[in-house]
Amino acid sequence: MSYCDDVLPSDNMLESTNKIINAHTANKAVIIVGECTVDFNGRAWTYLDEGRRTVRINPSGAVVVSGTKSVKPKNWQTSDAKTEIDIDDDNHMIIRSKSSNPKEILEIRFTSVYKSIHYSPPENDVEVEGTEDDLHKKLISNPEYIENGLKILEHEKTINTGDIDLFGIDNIDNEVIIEVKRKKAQIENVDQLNRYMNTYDSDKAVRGILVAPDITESAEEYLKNYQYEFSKIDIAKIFDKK
Amino acid sequence: MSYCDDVLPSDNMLESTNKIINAHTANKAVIIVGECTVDFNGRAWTYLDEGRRTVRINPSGAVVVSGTKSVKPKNWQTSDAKTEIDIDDDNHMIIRSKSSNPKEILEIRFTSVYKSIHYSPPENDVEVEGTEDDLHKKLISNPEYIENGLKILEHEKTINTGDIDLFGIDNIDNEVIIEVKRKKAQIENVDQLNRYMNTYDSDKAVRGILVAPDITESAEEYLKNYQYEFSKIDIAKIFDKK
DNA sequence: CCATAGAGCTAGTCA
DNA sequence: TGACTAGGTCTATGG
Repeated sequence: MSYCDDVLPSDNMLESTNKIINAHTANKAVIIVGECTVDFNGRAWTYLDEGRRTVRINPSGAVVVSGTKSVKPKNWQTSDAKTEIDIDDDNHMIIRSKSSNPKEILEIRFTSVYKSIHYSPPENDVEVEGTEDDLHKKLISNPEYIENGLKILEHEKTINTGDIDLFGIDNIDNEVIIEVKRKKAQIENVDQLNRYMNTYDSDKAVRGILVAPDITESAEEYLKNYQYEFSKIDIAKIFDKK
Repeated sequence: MSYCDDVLPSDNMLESTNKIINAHTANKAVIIVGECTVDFNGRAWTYLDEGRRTVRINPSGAVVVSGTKSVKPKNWQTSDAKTEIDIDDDNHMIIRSKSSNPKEILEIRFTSVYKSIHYSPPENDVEVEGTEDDLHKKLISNPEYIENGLKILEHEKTINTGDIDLFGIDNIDNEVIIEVKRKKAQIENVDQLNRYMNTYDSDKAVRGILVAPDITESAEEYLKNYQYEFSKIDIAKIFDKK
């Protein structure tokens, strides 16, 4: 791993641009710090006036313009974008990243580049644990967390308005539609359950249950209004974290 | 703006750590490239094995661990986090970022630091244009884009299950609940309109209209099922972009 | 602080 | 490719 091709403050714009083009062509991740303007045209339209910013160009094609406050970038282009790097007549380095569907252009114009760092992609990353899908699996193995006597028959049962998280029958043979949330249930989760209840057609009696560690007050009221049920679960207990 | 305090490949871990602590204490944005492991405990649990990564520490407290593929970071901590930087007995630099509510810890352990870049926050950024709120304003000024004779009476009308985007009356004095989307309407947007229609109480006849540039097939079917209406708008025309 | 809703959401999955 | 949904969503706003 060599870092000798990184841009240094002493490099002029032509040298800097060439180093960055070489690194990008060689499928390296490129991080650039310098003075730039940023122009985005697509689903929205934004312009950032000249200022010092960090730009990351990933080998996958993703481009990220970071600010110094939030986690979310100021501007970006996702991995399906095609990125060209060039120098213009004003001696500015232009990074132009285009995507189709939707057709969008991100154009970054560097008036000066202070430094850059280039490196080859590594990464053997472990998966996230504790997702909603993990929770589904736990509940399928242990449906008594939801209700005694409950049997889960299907996971992600597809109906015409979406997929039902868990579908089963209770101990007196009612069908049960279950929507699972790993965090406090919001009113929109009641909407979702209601949609499945409205669309699913059955001869049997069907119960609707929202399963979550907690529920907002208005969501609970709305749920009761529809005569659906809430089943509280203890995430820490289910995942054996304490 | 001086960059002389950035970490260089020749620095040992103690020098590197001190430079980074100094920069962070001086409220600079810090970008670090090196070999590290990453451990997150909070709403989920993740662990990244040793690998070369970029870490950004923002003066606001936000910490971002970037991968080399996607726009979204591998791990992060939002701006309300408290970040401590330290060196441990194994000569590793530890970045420990804690947030409360929810209580979460991100711990990054650098076994080696290749380079870093530090800089003071600048940025005088222009706002995004073309948001849904901009669209609301356009539609309030020009309700004929939705329907001739329509009058908008309220913007973001609060009822007990949420906020109605636009509320008005049509030319035969029906009340109209309008949900606006700037992109293709999905089935969950019908849910949202339906929730408002179910909850809003009136003596008059109430119409529900979903306003968007397009609508998915299943969303349209579901909308018709409820006897709500769809009004197609031309975003490019409304925002005068062509 | 909690609740709601938007976002250029992004990213993944499945038909 | 479109549709749907989760996400450690994040972030802004209003009560």
